Amino acid sequence: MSAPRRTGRSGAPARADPRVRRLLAWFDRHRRPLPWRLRPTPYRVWVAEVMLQQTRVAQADPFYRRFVRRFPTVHALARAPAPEVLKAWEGAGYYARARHLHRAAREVVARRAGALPRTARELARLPGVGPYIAAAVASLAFGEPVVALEANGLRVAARWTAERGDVRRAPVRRRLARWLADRLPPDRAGPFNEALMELGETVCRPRAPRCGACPVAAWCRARRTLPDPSVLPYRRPPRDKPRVEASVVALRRGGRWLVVRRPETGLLGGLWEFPGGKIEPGERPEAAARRELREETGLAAGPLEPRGVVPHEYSHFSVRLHLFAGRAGPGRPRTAGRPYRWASPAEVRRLPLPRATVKALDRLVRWRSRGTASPGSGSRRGRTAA
DNA sequence: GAACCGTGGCT
DNA sequence: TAGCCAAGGTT
Repeated sequence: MSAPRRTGRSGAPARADPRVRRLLAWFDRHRRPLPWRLRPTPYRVWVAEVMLQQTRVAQADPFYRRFVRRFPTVHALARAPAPEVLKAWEGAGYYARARHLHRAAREVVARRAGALPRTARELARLPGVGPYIAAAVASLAFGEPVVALEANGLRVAARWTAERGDVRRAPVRRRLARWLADRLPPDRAGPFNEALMELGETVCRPRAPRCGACPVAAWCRARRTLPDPSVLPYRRPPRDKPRVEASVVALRRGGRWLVVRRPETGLLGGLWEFPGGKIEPGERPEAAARRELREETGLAAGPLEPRGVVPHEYSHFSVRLHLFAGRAGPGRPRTAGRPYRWASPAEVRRLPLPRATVKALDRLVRWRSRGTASPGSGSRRGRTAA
């Protein structure tokens, strides 16, 4: 997001601005008791901001609670083994956040005795801490007078000023950040930033904004000049998501499944999954399953039984996983340096897993316990697709 | 600047 | 159903 912007450009006493007073008064009344607001420590604010990255409050909430219960302090987090941190992050997505947060916690403990930097400039040097999170932690936890601008504040400011530019473009963001910085009360930077987020999420929503409940509606340029303020902020339409067909194999040997760990970086970095991969053009799903199994593990399988199709959405593509079950042929897996395990169902679930693998696992277990697939998505589709 | 990087609720 | 959207950062 935009760089933190310090207040005081205009030199005017921003606190006297009636619009800002109304905004802060509104926030005082409507501030929700979110978990990271109850006992705010710099560490907890930091974890919350990382958790909330590209994630709605309602969705991050349970993950946040679990994470800080498991790792209550920066010291606890720094001590933890990386796989445990990743497991605690499972399901939250964007797994590089967990890796960066862990690394940053270790830096803070090793080099600063566990004390977080107090300024946005210094905070931004930590892994996974960019302009927004740096400004948010600096203002919320330490009171530094900087604007922390994210999607909510961007939307509020774009409507307030009737900004026509694409808010994803840097010059537009800089313009809005500057406009806000000129109104930021130096002694209430944290509440000011949080008020913008709260207003953006609960009132100045992307669709169906509740302008009647807005404390600054009287000054809103979009409300005054547009038939429908919700057309702002303007965004260029996103690109199409590629659709991918893939095959995965739940390979059994002696009551255990073969799982392999993904590389540390990149998509789903460090998570465990069944062997598999993309289906080539014109290739049958079962043939792809055998090929991927051979390429990734060097193993062959007996008959592969279709276990249905698991659809899943990633940030930049969609995938349909054609799931197969089979028994491993002889020999030891050769996974080209990727760690692998023969794991019981219970052991698999203790590993950090992508959501799609959890879905696949659920389907396999249902199949084994009931001998049938779930309605409408069982083996027939897998077979007809083949 | 632009591509990459998850997940799930809502419409 | 299919698209929109989110307390962004890294490369």
